[in-house]
Amino acid sequence: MQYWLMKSEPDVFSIDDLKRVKVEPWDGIRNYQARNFMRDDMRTGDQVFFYHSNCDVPGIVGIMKVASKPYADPTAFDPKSNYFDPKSDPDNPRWMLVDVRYVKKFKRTISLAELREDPVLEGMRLLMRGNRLSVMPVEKAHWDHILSLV
DNA sequence: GCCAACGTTGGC
DNA sequence: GCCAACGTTGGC
Repeated sequence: MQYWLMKSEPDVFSIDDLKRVKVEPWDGIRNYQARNFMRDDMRTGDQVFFYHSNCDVPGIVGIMKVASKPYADPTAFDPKSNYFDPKSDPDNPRWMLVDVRYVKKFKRTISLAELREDPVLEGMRLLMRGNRLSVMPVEKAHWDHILSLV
């Protein structure tokens, strides 16, 4: 079992949206490091923190789990999509994704500010300077500690 | 809206 | 391969 964190702007796709649809392809990731985590390292059943970015109170809002093997991101092939990438070849897709399934929404948001103040979480990738990665691993010790804050 | 940090592109 | 220019992310 591995643990992850994935970011989404709630104006685009929030944990309430995921709760409604239950399962969602995590499309639109256009960063190689993030793609590599999804393509090479994620396993069905891995647990994932849902993080809201670019909003009033950025932070962790709930849990989902990986619900598929990696497959080609279909939005890369759709000229009408914001995520269209003409350089992604259907025979050798550049962008891969996994489906995620809703598990739970926390009763409260564990805010970025709160995470930053917590000495136990020192060194957590999310909190490193200038971090912009939207898909990243979470250490089990950090995962367990964050759950204890909810 | 601002801007620091970072990733990508493309000329050379 | 270097690096300047540019585009994006995302907190504040």
